[in-house]
Amino acid sequence: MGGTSGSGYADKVSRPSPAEDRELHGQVALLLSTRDQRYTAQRRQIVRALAKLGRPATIGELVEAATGVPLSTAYRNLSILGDADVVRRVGGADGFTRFELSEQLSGQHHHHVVCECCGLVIDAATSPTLEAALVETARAIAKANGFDVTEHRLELVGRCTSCRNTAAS
Amino acid sequence: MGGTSGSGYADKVSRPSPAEDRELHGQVALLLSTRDQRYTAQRRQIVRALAKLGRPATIGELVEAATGVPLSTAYRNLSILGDADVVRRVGGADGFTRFELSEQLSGQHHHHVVCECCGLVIDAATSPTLEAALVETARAIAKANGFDVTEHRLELVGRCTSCRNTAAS
DNA sequence: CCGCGATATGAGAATGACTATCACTATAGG
DNA sequence: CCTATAGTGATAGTCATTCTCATATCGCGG
Repeated sequence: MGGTSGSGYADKVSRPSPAEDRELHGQVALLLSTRDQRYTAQRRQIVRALAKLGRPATIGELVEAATGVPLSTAYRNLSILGDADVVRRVGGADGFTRFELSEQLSGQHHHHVVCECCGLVIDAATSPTLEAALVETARAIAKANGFDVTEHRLELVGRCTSCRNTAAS
Repeated sequence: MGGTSGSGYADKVSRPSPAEDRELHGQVALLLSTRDQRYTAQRRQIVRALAKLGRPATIGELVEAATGVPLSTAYRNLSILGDADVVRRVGGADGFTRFELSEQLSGQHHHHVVCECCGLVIDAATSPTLEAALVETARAIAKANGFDVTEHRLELVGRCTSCRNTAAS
């Protein structure tokens, strides 16, 4: 396991170590070169920001974390990085698109926990039991509806600690 | 078979019978009156359209199905119906918000199958096994991250029949 | 080291889904 | 029937996201 959190089950997905970080940029460069794209300073900044945040981030969070990358460049590069399977778009609970590193780069299949109050999204690992049930369901759905199901996304919706404390609402 | 599809497992959620349809409008009227809202002709049109389509629908689909309801009215009423727990917003795979009747009205807890190609979203029932695993996961997540998880949303992503046939892509 | 063609950048304009505004209309209920 | 209250709908505004294009930078052959 990557950052080896130890507890393993349904825990917050861990942050990359420095060594993994170096490895990460190599992989990104490879993925980009496959599509005749350069790994420029701005793109590196964005990837670094994504890795540092360790959770699906909004454009606002990204341009803040990636110093000196303007909005238009961030959007364009996020789109390119998405085409190269470096980045995945995550539909937020609020109306904000969020971005995270693809699972082949972050290294772990995971799902999301969403705060319905502030829109915060964090990663969460799954259990083998859940995954087995999901795969089984996907197969049944595909059979029943003629869909070719290739992927599943799970969102646990609730309220984060700070929102629960701040507003009673 | 009225609302009960028989096959039961991971099957397409069934359409309401005429009797259930009458019942539906009664429930909507009740939910609205609780919040001092009227069940007007336009709102009835929208609810009818949602029930008829039987899957998460975009604004475009709704104004087309609900004859004579202009865009602004549709948006406003969808928002009001949302506050009254009559409709639920569903974040589409493409950038389009979709709307469906709430589970207490459509009568069945279900998940969604999304076509990554054309954006079509259809309902799909779950299995007890999956639900048990989901609840278990939610509990673990809540414990690990301090989140108060109250709901889960599952999306199976793939390709619908017509998209698979039309474009090879 | 120089230059050239291709690619990336970034500031600002354009797009488009969604929301707010507001004069007008319809409804409830005394 | 009259008045208060709520709903309607055309239009204007908002704002995230995308497009445009002149400029800057990169890779690479000479």
